[in-house]
Amino acid sequence: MESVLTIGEIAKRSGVASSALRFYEEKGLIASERAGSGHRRYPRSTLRRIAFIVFAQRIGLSLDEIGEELAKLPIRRVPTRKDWSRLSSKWLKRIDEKIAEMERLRDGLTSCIGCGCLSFDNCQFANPGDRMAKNGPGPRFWL
Amino acid sequence: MESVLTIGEIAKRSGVASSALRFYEEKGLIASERAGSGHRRYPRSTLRRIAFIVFAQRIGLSLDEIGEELAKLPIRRVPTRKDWSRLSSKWLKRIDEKIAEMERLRDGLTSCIGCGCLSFDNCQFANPGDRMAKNGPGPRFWL
DNA sequence: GTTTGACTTCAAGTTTACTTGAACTTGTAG
DNA sequence: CTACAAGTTCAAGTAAACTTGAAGTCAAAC
Repeated sequence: MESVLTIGEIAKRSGVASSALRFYEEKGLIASERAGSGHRRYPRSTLRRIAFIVFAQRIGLSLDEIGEELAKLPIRRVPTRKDWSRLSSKWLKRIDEKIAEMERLRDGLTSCIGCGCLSFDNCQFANPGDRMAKNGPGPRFWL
Repeated sequence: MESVLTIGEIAKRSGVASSALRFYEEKGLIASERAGSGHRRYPRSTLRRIAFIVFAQRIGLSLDEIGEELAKLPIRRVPTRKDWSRLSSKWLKRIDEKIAEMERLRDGLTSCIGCGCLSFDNCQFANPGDRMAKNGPGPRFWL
């Protein structure tokens, strides 16, 4: 196992298809050197970059957002643990928001929909105080 | 306020654009009668149907899946609270799965990425026992 | 030395969930 | 009666995230 990897090796190890890797490269999310043949050669650190991309996608970031995040990593050297963990703090917040949203949805499902008040008109859960007036009407208030 | 609503009224009350409502109708998710003029007229119960659509989207169902779910509602009569709650049990499971996934991601972010082991090769968190061999390599194991 | 598999580029296609635009009709207020 | 808002259909456009196909090159095994 060499210290640089081909696109096929990266694909196999990361679980991300070669076509997707080329796409990410086109978008500037990852980078490669080229062998004399023109074939891509990736440094091992690319694997972690890809792990972060996959990870960030799962928590709901778009590739564009991920690109902005990755742009904060140092270019000149291989990122350290500290570089990575700086990025991840923002993501923790995002995860917690997602969890909170799902919990809100669960509450709505059991107490609001379950109780049959989903007609919006007179639902205490849907419209406590004046949430609806602030956010506009309709089911969007859960979000 | 009549017992049937125009598309504009439904749009305003549900927070879903008229164009989206026509799209949903085309997909068979909602239905309308027509006034003599050809304009759509929706029964009030459509509002709840739309609330369910919006809700289900948030927990990750595609419109196709939502269509399948809604197809389980009775056609001949306005669905009761019980009809709705039958549907929602499946969704509770989905929500719990989502929450569980997010918690897994959070753990990964703090213990695995935070500790710097995201290179997959020798991460105890990423690969306890033989999870990786079973699910294939790469960051996908979180999912 | 030839076959096979992995790689290259580039353009075009796919899916989901809508939105937008054009061209036209209906309903309502003054 | 005349605006003007709101409705109609149908085709085409949009955005994200890739995938697929064509046409060709490169590397490793036999």
